[in-house]
Amino acid sequence: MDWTAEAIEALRTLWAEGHSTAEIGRRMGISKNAVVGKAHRLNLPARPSPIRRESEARATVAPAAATAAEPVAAAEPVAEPQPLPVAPAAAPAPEPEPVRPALTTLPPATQPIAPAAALAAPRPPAPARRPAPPPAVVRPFQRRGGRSCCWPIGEPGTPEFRFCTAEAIPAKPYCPEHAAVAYVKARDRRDDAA
DNA sequence: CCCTGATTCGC
DNA sequence: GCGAATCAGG
Repeated sequence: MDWTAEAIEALRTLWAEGHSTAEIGRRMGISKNAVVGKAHRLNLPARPSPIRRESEARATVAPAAATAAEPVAAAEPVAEPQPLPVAPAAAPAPEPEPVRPALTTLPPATQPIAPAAALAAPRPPAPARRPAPPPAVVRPFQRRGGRSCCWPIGEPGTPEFRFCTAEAIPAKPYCPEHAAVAYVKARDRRDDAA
């Protein structure tokens, strides 16, 4: 992975949106290790990890017991998924800001934003048999302003195939993260080009 | 088993 | 700096 400014920006954006490391990796065509490794090096804010290593286990338990208070009671502002898929990021945000609070958070991990999720959708409230299968439309012409990212995802012809639904950068056919992949700086390309 | 994220450490 | 391997939890 060559971490161009665009790639880093894409990583920051996706990270700030709360996507899982694996999801970010999938979107950027890299491994989740690469994502988490880079995120770590960039000092991006750690997100709730399922695991606790020794050091932090002690750090968490000891002081909590010492204070005897209930810090946990009032503190759980974990980012709530918000329904409205607004622009993931303003196009060329020059600010070095690590996190943009104004960003609309998307539903994490379980169902990112892939429309394909609808195909494999769980159907909890299905008491009886379902005669009509869910719409197989992968990406209806939902061009809000006509600027959905047209980055292809998956193998064409397979059920998983779909297009990215993020909003494209103005004047470009791709969203920020895919633009990062699609447009490689000439400078960066020169030594590995064709 | 699948998933998650964090850290380690050879490169 | 990079990221696979590994760890650790759900």
